[in-house]
Amino acid sequence: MTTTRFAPSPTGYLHIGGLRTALFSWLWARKNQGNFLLRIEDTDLARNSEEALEAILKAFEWVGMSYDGEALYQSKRFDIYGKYVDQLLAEGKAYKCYMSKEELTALREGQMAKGERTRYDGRYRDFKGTPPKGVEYVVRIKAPTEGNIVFKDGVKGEICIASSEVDDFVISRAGGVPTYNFVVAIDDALMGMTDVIRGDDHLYNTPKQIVVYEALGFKLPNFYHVAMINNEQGKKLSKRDGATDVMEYKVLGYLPEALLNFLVRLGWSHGDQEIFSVEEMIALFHPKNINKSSSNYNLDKLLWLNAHYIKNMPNVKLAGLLKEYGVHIESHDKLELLLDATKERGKTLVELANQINLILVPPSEYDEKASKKAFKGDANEILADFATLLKTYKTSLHTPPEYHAVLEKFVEGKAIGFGKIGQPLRISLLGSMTGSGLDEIMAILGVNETVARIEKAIGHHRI
RNA sequence: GACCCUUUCAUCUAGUGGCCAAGGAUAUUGUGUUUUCAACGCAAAAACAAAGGUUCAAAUCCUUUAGGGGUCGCCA
Repeated sequence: MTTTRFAPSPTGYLHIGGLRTALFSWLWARKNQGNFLLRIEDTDLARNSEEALEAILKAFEWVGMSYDGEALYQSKRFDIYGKYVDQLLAEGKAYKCYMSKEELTALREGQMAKGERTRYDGRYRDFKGTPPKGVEYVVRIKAPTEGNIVFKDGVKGEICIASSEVDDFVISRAGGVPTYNFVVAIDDALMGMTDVIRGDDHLYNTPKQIVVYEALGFKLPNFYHVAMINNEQGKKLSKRDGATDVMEYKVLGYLPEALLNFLVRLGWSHGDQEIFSVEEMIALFHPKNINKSSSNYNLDKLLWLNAHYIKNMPNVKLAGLLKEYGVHIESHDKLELLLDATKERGKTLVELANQINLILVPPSEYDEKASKKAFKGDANEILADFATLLKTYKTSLHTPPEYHAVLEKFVEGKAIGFGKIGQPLRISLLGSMTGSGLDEIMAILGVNETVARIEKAIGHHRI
């Protein structure tokens, strides 16, 4: 059975890089009817925060990714890790190291000065003497001293790292709290992980974890290291260019289906296909199609996808979502018309909300430049005549085509061009020169409101 | 600095030695439709990082260089 996991440390919010690796893991598990587990990596007791964890869980909920079973907290499993430390100590596969922090710093500085990769020198590996006083020991694991550590990465291929690059790293801190690389290996093994999909910032942790797997006799999972997401310029992603809290995308008016579609195509592909529903992603995803190279964050594509999903969303559902953006149109009798007239004009729910408000809220001011252009000559008279004509219909006009017919008849009767009435009418109704179709706007507003806005605009432009 | 990974249009990508004088998508530009804006349709422009090799044949394999990323914690 395929088992994957997402293992965040609750030290900050979830950003899109984390969400993407979570998505890949989740898709792979769901595709294989396996398990997707959540594990909270909170062994650094000082840096954990409750809010960060809640934010992560909320983000998962928003995008609709569900994990199986209960979330597992590493901080509650210290006794388990402790037993393994004891076991390795007893078997001679790990040892106590009494090196002080000062000595360690000095060692590193020396190595750095020589241009080497810093590493512990193994001075307590075979120590048999009397431990120095006043130093609390840490436990280090014995890493191989010769040869290479080789493993197969499902994304990058075979990775070969010289054992000399992997030192006897700490598995248990002074005071007995175990360290990351140790507990990750144990938990992944104990949780039955078959496939570990994670960011390639973990690539160098993998040989260390393999040392643990082998010392403990655990079976290795398949590793997949996914390259990072960079910003548009190919540099490290920062808050300014997209590395914000995933929930911030909700505030900005993005749909979770658009965000997931965007992320799944960042580093993964299925031929030329661009649009993927979640069901399709699950059906088509395979880690063998994950890209080796890093990809750059590109807001334009996300906006395009978001617009796509807005356009194709049923109006009733859209109306429900819009409540969170201050637009309450669920009981509006022209709901369908209103959204049909606006949803192609908003790339985000925020923009869509603005488009809707542009129609629903009477203009409080008129675009000055456009007014000047549209209201010269006899625009006021034409508008007044049109309002008079509209009033004669009172309750018999409902649909856009009906309004269109009236408008057409009016233009013909007056023998004027469409622009003569169209421009001032649009400014009267919306206050601006851009927006939805006039027929639709009038049908949404109804005769009374349309006439009221026209008359108000005439009054305003009389000077 | 050392070690590891990586490099196809501005961006996401297809591509696994001949089907590639490199395909799709976004963005851009032009154009059509239109009562404006948008949406949509059509079209254009746009890339194999560089140099050497291997081969009858290289975007694809090898080497070097250059760019980008990652890692070098008693953080995760």
